[in-house]
Amino acid sequence: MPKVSLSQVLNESTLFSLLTKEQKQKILNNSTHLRYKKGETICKQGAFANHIIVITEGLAKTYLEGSNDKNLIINILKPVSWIGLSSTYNEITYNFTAATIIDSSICFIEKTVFTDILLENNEFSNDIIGRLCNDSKHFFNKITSLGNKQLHGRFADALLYLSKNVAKSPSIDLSITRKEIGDLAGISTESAIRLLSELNHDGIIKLEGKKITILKENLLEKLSKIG
Amino acid sequence: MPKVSLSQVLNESTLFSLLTKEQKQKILNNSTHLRYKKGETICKQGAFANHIIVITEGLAKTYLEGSNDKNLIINILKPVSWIGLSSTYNEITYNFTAATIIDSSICFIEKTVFTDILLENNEFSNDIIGRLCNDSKHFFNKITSLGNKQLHGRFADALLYLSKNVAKSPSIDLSITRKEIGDLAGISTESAIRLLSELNHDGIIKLEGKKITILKENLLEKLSKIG
DNA sequence: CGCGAGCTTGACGTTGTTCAACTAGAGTGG
DNA sequence: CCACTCTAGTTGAACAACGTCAAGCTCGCG
Repeated sequence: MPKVSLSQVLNESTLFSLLTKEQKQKILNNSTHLRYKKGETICKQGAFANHIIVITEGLAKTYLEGSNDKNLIINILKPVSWIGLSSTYNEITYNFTAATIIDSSICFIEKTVFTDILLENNEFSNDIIGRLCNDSKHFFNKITSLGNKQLHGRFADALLYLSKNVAKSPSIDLSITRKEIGDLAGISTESAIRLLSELNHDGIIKLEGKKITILKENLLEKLSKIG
Repeated sequence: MPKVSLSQVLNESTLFSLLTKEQKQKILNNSTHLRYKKGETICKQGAFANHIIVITEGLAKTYLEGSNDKNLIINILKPVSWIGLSSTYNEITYNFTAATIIDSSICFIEKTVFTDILLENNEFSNDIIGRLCNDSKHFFNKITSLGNKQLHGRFADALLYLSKNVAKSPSIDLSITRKEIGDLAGISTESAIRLLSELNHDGIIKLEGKKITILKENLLEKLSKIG
């Protein structure tokens, strides 16, 4: 059902480039590759974590569930990426929820296979260490944003993240809802909306439906710094 | 100057138990081991990160610097622990500040030596992966606390962290200031003080100078869950 | 053409920070 | 040994920042 075959992903993505042919084959034999519709839950915070997850097509988010529908989005993930690697490896349960934002394809690799490969392939282990460290940098940004900044700073952080890390363009066209922008910034949906129209009015961003274009990145950076 | 010798630490701490004799020697030859007074800065957010840091005696904190003296404490670290491992490995600069809370001994290992060992010792690499994943679990808790909870929930999280992860006892006697408790919970010093005396008054904790004893852990857990 | 989900805006209330004043205790120098 | 200073702790009151609530709107889809 997925449009890309898993073996193609294994051979082409940089995630797997350090693996041997045999190791790729082992993954191929011990994983499932499924098509998900927009909005479906990929894995659920608190559920048993028996798989390492990779997104191969589409767009997904990982988030922490709060009470009364107030979630905190940690990552927006484009293919091909590990999903929540840092908290699946030696955890019994997932400590985050992941869901698709648009129709997507997701690969589930049996955890035992993954850990076996880590034990036999040191280059791969070191690559994973590097990725985990990168993740932690992102967590630090997140913690700074939530803990040390208020509305404007947090919101700027969210927009800059979407632009730099996800869209990789000043133009953010990801079919993300206003609620998701709020959840990403750690603010209410209404505040996100207010800030969007405020920045739009001030000519710092341009709104066209769901598409957001950053016009003055340096001003957003400044907002992020001021907090 | 440190009371424990580095070679003793290398041989006795579980941090290094997977290393060969030669690798330990290599570390011994390429590191410094220094005594720090209370309150001194160990490494500074933004400075070049050429060392992997270990605390061998005393007590330290890692934190993210905010504007106007409002810091966010990430970890309180007892010996023997890696300090900020997750963000020193493949970073050019430290993205956190570390400082001592009481007189302490700190070991700085040259980063190149550390990465060399990672390349040649796969068991050690996998141990590090496990530790990084554990760290990320802590980050998730932190993000949930800051993003999804208010005053009482955050404060309960901070106390529970101090009790369970640092003191490893219901009695928290770490010579930590009220400001540091606030910085750990992501709330103002005044709020921390108010909550301490409130919980003290309600018989949930007991205050004796700087010592805090948790009397009703289950109630704190409840506060943490409610948010 | 109608329905519903997502979006938008304004008014209001709560939460928690900030400011200011005061106290206690620990360290310092005369 | 005592006065002095400086830091940490404490308390109350005022204010600002944001979330919440309510109402209406818009757009896409059936």
